[in-house]
Amino acid sequence: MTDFNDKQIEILLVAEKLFSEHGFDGTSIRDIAKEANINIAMISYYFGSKEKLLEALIINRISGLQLQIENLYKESLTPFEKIDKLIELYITRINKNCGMYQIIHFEITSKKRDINYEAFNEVKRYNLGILKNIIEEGQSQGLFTKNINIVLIPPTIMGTYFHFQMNKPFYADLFNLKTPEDFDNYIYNDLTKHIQQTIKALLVYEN
Amino acid sequence: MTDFNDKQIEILLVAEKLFSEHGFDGTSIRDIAKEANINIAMISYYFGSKEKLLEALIINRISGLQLQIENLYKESLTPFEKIDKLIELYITRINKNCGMYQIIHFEITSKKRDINYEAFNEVKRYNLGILKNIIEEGQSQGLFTKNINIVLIPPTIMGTYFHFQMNKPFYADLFNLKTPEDFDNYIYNDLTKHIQQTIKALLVYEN
DNA sequence: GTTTAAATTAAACGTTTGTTTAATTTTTAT
DNA sequence: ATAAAAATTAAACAAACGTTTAATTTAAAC
Repeated sequence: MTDFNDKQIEILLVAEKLFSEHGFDGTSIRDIAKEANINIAMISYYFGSKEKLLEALIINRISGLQLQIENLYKESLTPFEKIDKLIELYITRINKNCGMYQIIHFEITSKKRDINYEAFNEVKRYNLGILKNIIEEGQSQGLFTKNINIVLIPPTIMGTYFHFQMNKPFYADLFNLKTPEDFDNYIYNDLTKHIQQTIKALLVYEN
Repeated sequence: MTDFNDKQIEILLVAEKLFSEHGFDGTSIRDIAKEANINIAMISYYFGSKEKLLEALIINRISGLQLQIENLYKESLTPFEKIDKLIELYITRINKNCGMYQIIHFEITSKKRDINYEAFNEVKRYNLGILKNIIEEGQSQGLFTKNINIVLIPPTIMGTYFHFQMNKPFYADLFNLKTPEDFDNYIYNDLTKHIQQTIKALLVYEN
């Protein structure tokens, strides 16, 4: 089911790039075939259709959106440090899968093609569960306030990142970030710090 | 330049709806013509081309994204109350122009069509200026902390909203929001409150 | 080495795309 | 009422689209 050969992997890689850059409807199978150096018939041959290629791509990439938290529980960190670390994990994870989020978010809101997002929702629920554990730990230690809507915290973390990313030209100009490396560095340093500060502030804020 | 007749206004209205729902490439001029009850040739006749229709739409709608703050300065409010009010203004404004943001954000990131976003950036700079004034007022009164990156606050406000909106099915299910009215109410009450709380917390947070 | 299956290709398929044309109707101006 | 301009239409246009076909090459199995 999910084991692809080298050609299929290459097609998925090119499709991810082009779908995220120009959208599903803005990308033709000829564009994909050209960039992947294959015959246009190979896409139907391997995936059935252009739409099924999109489905295969989404299903294949969703697992990569799950947070990897092996060493977050091992280390004995304060709840504050855990929040910092988790947000850092969030940012690196979404920054590496930025194109995939672009594709999925467009598809969810467009509703033109009906794709099953249960696996996507499951990942979100899983990531939410980790956050919930950390916050409840901080609450039981009396460090965090109790009137927080935990569910709305990931939207703030991810939303801040995505809105920054979506208005890239504006913020690149504002902060004078000339190269893609400059922009990436700003995300991993300043933006990450801003988000960490924001969430920690919220967690201790007494209304 | 910007004065359109009834037919043109109708076309722009339908184009806004369909472009935001299915994307520019996912919408044909026949789709637009059908929904607007006009002949397909009328789009080229009035706007020159499909792409120029998009440009006309964006230029025409950008002014609607500017914050209206007439009565925010008149009233004698505390900086905290002003922040609350400003965020409320932000949310109502973007919620009413949600489709337009959908279109613009896609176009900015896709780079397939090169549209001039200077007017859009100008609006963002203007809205940022208002926020800056309020925060600096609060800082001079010793209410807000001074080590805040003000520029990153709008991304947090708007990003939280958009991420919530983009994952509508997930959050509608999670909060059991069955009708569009339920969802809208949640945005205007709970989500707005969450964002207000978040920003105010950040503004008083001492690291 | 032969047979069978899988991979790859160029070409063609019928649609749909955005745009233009040329004819006609409607509106405006005189 | 007549002439000129603007609005509207159906039809046609070439180009691009996703998909399928049938033939050929490559790989695997025996």
